[in-house]
Amino acid sequence: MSSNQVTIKDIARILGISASTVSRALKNHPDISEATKQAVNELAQKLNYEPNAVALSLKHNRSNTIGVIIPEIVHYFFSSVISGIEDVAYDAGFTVIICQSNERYDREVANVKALLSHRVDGVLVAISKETHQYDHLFAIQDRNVPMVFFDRVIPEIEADHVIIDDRKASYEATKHLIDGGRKRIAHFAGPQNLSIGIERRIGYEQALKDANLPVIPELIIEADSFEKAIKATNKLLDMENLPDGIFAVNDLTAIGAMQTLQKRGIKIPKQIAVVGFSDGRFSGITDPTLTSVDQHGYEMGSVATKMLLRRLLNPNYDAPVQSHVLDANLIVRGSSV
Amino acid sequence: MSSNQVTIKDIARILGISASTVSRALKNHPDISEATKQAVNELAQKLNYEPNAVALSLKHNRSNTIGVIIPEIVHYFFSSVISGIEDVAYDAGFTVIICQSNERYDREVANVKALLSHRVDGVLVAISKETHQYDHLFAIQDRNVPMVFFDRVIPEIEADHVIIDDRKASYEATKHLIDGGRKRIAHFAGPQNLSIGIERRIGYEQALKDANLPVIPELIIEADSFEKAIKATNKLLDMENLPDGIFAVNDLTAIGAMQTLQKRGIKIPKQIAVVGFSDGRFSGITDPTLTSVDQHGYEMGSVATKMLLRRLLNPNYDAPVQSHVLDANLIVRGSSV
DNA sequence: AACGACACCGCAAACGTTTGCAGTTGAAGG
DNA sequence: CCTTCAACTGCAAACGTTTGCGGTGTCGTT
Repeated sequence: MSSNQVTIKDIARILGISASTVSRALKNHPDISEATKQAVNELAQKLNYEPNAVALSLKHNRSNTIGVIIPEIVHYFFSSVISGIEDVAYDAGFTVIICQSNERYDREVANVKALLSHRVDGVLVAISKETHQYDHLFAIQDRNVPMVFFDRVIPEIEADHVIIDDRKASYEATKHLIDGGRKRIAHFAGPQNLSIGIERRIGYEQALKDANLPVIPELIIEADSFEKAIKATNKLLDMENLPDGIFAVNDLTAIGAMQTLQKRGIKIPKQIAVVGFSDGRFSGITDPTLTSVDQHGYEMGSVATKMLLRRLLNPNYDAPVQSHVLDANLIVRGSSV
Repeated sequence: MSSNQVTIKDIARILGISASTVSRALKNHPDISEATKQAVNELAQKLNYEPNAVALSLKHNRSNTIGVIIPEIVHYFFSSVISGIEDVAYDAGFTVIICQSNERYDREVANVKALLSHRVDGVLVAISKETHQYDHLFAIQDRNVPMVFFDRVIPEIEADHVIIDDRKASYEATKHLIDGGRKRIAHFAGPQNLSIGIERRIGYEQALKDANLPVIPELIIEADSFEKAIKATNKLLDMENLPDGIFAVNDLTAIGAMQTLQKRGIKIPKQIAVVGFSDGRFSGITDPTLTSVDQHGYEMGSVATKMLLRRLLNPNYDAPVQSHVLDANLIVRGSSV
């Protein structure tokens, strides 16, 4: 009743030949006669023989597996990254093991341990927000296991990585508002201790400066959630000089802003235009639809995996560490034009 | 420069003892002297020894790995299922390999092959929409690899499964509208060749019947997307007798309905109440917020994994196939009260 | 008849680990 | 001084597969 997995030995026993002959027959080795090959292949087919990947891993010292460490799979952005990873890995004949850190340091450490124990050939990682100590990641490098960071990067660690040009993207978003004639643009900013929050604010400010518009501190409000956006929007609307545009650090914030604006009778985009930064699939279903920066999660995953595979497949590839910066592009919808 | 993985043999060589002694020392076997144990453990620590899970799998004929086949990871529902799977599996010391079928049959077959080849101890699967032939799934059973279906179930295959009581959930949703005094409730239905669409419609109809309300064919419209919902809503609004409630087969459809209603000046929920069926994280950010059935993806994943583990961990557990039906519960929000 | 050439196949080791068994000590008991 | 026992430790096989090398048998050629 227990495991029914067919092995090369089973085939060998049944056919009265040796395991090595079976192995060679299955790989079409020239030393093996056509008759034997045929017999072996027929029986393998009949018994549904599947090579034991575990034994192969042990033998070849490579598992054809890559490990992924990701903060939370339920975020649309991360799940689309995984999708990109899976597709590329699959095409290259690799299996993917996904571990969630749930944004926790201890869990991330455990994930690394599990992946190393499974002897993954390479690792893709987006570190958790809680991670400020990197010994577990250095351990990966110590073992010469190639590693590529995506989305979240640690300058202290020398490794390939792929990120999005947040600054440029928010520059473009802001510029889009300016090009539409907006002159008093507010920014709902992310936390200013995270690079994502800082970069997006800088891009916004730079766009204003380049257009000779003033950077007005009262118009930059730290608000990165639906609820905070509602408060922030009300605050804006209570000023004497209304803004004519809002660039929000993410879509949820933008949507909170839009709802508040509409509740208070403001027409979007006529009176105030709104632009978000995509982190879900909300942008298409708001009314009006939301202009937003597309972060290309799928592409990030596929690029990161390709970078990793390049090192895995040519063992003597020793190009210096590479930084791949993806352009995030603005998708213009109804909320801004 | 190549693989730097430390093995038991390395430790043995350095310490001038045999591999078996090292193995035993690491497992605190009573045969080994304290002195040896200490020396081994210290060196193992120093060299960052991690047991080779691959070798263990081969030796023990179990990989401590479970495989998951899922249609699309980017769907919020499925990614939350995975989250539930991961957490339970992780706590039990299992690693998870996730494969996406992308709703394609051929891909699903390939996924099964890969998982069997990796000798996963058990499999969790939600079949693709395209799958109407089940040989690959029978192959899993043939090898005595335990399998649990979730969300999507094949009656032809005898296996544990966990599903949501779609019929009951939509019964409750409809009843909620009726309890709120609605008497003319429309249903935006899912495809009537999928059980999900059929079950939800039946639940809706049953609730009407139980309340002695007529089932009116014109009020049942097949519409399961944002765009179709807009059309369907307009159609409803062009009737002479307006409905006073809409129960939609999913949230996107509900949101399309809401926007259309609002555009045509209908007050929600005053004139028409709307209830959705959750498949994303939209319900909290609409205006008004959307009453919706919560599908408990996380719970589904964790329950399915527990069912699987029960069979994995007690090899002589041979209870008959079990069907676990989860209650989906209605979350009442602003769109219906 | 002897030899080489060739075709075909098996032996055994290896990957890292576990584990039943046998072996080696050293000391205590007779 | 021999036996016995306990306390350790090592040998070797096993998991499934690959692969270098050597072996066998059958030819054809001299």
